[in-house]
Amino acid sequence: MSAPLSHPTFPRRRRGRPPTPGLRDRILRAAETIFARRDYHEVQMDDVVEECGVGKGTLYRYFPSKQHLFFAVMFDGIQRLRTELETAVGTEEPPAQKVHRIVHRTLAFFWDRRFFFSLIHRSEHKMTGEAREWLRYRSALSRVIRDTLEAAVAAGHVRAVDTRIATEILLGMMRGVNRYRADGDRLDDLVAAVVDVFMRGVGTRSGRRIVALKRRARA
Amino acid sequence: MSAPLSHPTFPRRRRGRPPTPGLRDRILRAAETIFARRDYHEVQMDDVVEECGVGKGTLYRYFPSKQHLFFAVMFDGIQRLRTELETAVGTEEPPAQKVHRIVHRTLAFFWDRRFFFSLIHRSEHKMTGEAREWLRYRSALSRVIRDTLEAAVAAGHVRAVDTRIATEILLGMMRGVNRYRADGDRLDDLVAAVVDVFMRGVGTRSGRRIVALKRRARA
Amino acid sequence: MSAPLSHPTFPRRRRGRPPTPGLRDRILRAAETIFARRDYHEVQMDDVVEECGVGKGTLYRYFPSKQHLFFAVMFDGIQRLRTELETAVGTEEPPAQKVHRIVHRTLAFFWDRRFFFSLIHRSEHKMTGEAREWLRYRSALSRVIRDTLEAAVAAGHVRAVDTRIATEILLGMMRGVNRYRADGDRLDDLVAAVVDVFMRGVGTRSGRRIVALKRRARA
Amino acid sequence: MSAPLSHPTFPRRRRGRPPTPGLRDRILRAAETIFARRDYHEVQMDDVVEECGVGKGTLYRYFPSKQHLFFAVMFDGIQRLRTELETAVGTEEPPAQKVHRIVHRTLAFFWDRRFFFSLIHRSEHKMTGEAREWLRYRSALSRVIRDTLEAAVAAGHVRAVDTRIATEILLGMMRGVNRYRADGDRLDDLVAAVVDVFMRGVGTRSGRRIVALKRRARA
DNA sequence: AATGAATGAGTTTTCATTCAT
DNA sequence: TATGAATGAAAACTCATTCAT
Repeated sequence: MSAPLSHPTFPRRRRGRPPTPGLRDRILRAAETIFARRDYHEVQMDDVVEECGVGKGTLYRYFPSKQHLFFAVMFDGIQRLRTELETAVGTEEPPAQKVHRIVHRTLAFFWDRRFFFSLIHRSEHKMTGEAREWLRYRSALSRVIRDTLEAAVAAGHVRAVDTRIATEILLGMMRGVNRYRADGDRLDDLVAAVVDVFMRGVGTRSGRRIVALKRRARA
Repeated sequence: MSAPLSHPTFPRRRRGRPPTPGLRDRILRAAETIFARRDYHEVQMDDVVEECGVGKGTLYRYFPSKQHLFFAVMFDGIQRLRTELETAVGTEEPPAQKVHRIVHRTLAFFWDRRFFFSLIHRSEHKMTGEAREWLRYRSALSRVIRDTLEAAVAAGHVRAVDTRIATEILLGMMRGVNRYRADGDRLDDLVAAVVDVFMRGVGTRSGRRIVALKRRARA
Repeated sequence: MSAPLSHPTFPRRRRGRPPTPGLRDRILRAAETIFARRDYHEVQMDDVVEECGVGKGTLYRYFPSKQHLFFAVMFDGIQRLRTELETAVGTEEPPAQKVHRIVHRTLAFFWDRRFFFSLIHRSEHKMTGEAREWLRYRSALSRVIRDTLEAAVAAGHVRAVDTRIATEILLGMMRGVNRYRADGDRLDDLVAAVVDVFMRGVGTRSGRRIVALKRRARA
Repeated sequence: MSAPLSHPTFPRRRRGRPPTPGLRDRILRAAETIFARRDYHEVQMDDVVEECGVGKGTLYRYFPSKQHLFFAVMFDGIQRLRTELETAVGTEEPPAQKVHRIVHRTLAFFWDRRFFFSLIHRSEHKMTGEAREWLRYRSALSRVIRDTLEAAVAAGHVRAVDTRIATEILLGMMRGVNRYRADGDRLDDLVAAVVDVFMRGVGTRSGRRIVALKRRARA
């Protein structure tokens, strides 16, 4: 079955059938589309199995439980979003403009994931390690936003508000307009609306001016 | 209207064992505390039964299914909140100040109901009649806010923004600060922060001034 | 509450409200129509309650359990049938003709009670006293038929068959034609068919002749 | 018919855990013994599970509900009986003798299934698809008998009776002697009794003679 | 006595997880 | 390794019976 003579590149050849490459990712992706559509408890492992065309045993070989799978999906997604945000933010633009990028990327990410975050509020008493880890991931994400806001404060673009609270306010705004958006709503309009209200709300005179200039340029 | 023979106030000595007075409300209240703590699917009917010290059959006598109970709790709660908001809004104050009242009442309502709204995003394809009714309730609630904003626009306190979107933004802000609030956060501070950002964000110069005056008065 | 002075006619006057006369029978009758339509387990006490317009507590005052009620209905019914059969049989006719009367009365009785006898075969291991009593009632009923057959044997109208088995055969025939009768089937035709086959089957030459004569007379 | 590449007899090494061979039949058999002993509503799925030593989930994997299981048992049983009857009837014997075979096979089949047919008379108003199918099965069974009788009429062994009614009469006779048989009753005696009465009842002179000859031969 | 509300043991069914190829 | 069959603990709901007027 396996060539007995030589295996120069991978000296430590494992026994048995080698793992199908990329299978873990395939599962993860399939699970994401499922979890993004329905609530955690509405999703059945059979659905995931069907969506990604893999055997149930295989699923459990890669993820030891439904919860593990779910959190893996969440972490993966939030990680990707964080990476995107970090990229968006790692430029030389003035901080006030970065807010626009943040809002755009975030809303775009959740555009097709409106129901992505359920379950997070699991019964408090069984705050498992996983749930704690979720909080860590989440705050790593919001950290990116918060840091941007702090830089904006330092640059005099944003008033001296509590950046933690301001971050939650911004995230909440985005969730609100996305979760209950109307059929005709378009991404760019909602982005504009959110940025507009938020930056007027927390910006200084100069911060607001920067955003306004940028907007005019875009249009 | 009432026949003189059958006494209207004591219409007729009801026969059989009379219903335990207030039992329906007791169940509703117990269910609310349970549903507010855990996700719909984590809640078991036995929990509700235990919480309000009533027999399981009785539960089902008043609410024919778990879903019915859940929606009854939701509708009841949202109804109460709407009534509160309508009261808060039915004054002669300038519209800009009403926003403060709205935010205060709403945040106070959800302060102990952080996990109150789950499940609302049930799988879309089984949009049952109940779910549709939920949307009606929800929009009746947001209507109160939206009307206030429109009055504020008319009064020149708020810019000519899309009030539907502005409403979702405001609701989202409140949800955000409440859902992920820190341990030390106090209600009044979060109210102030939300009103501050929102009214600066959407207010006109005069609208902002009114809110600022009021705030100074409160302090 | 009770007149203290004199009660000449009913010296032992009971306390409290006197029982509603005829209530027991009303319940029994209502239960019969219900049980005749549906299987024991399909019938709910609430159905019975509704059918006879009596309170549930009252039902249980007269019959201590669903089983008791059911058996009371059965016994009552079978008793009435037995009485009818005894009347039908207590004439001076030749025995062979009595068979015709038996079949007619029995089929007429079950015509609207096609599903009357279910449950009789309760789980064998819980052969309660009630079930035993049922067997006694049932054999009292079949006894009437069997006696008639024995008289017919003695009279030379019926061959020397095992009358116990012949009785079951006759009862089985009747059940069969009634249970699976077609929509257009009329009582008299089925009676004729059953009597015809049965009497040819067990009758002697003279017995058959008697039945045939009678039939011609009827037509 | 079969592509040469995919081997027809071993079509393709089925993947995953192979179904336990004969499990469906094992369940069906276990369910039959249970349902044959107790009434539908007295039977609990746990009983079936225990009887065939299979997990509850497995039960539901093969039969999606209690009703489905029940009807599967019924259809299976009645099917087998029909096959037996068709075999018994598919000979060159004179029709009158076939009746004897029919009675023998049928009584033998029900000998240990005395309580097999309950529930069939479910509440009429909910004539589900399954119940309708039951009627089809049942009439397919009785059809075999009826056809035999018609052949017997054509052959001059049976009088010109209504064969539909005669069939129900015969089935009813068999049910009666079996359902209320005494402890000492033996199958052959009951078969003889039923055939005797029935064939005398419906037979012509020549039909009776044939049966009588056959009986003497058997003895 | 009569009534209808209240009760909870008991049943069907689901679905995450394990197991045999 | 990958697969799908097998499993059983857990959960919603029913309904005969009891209880408070």
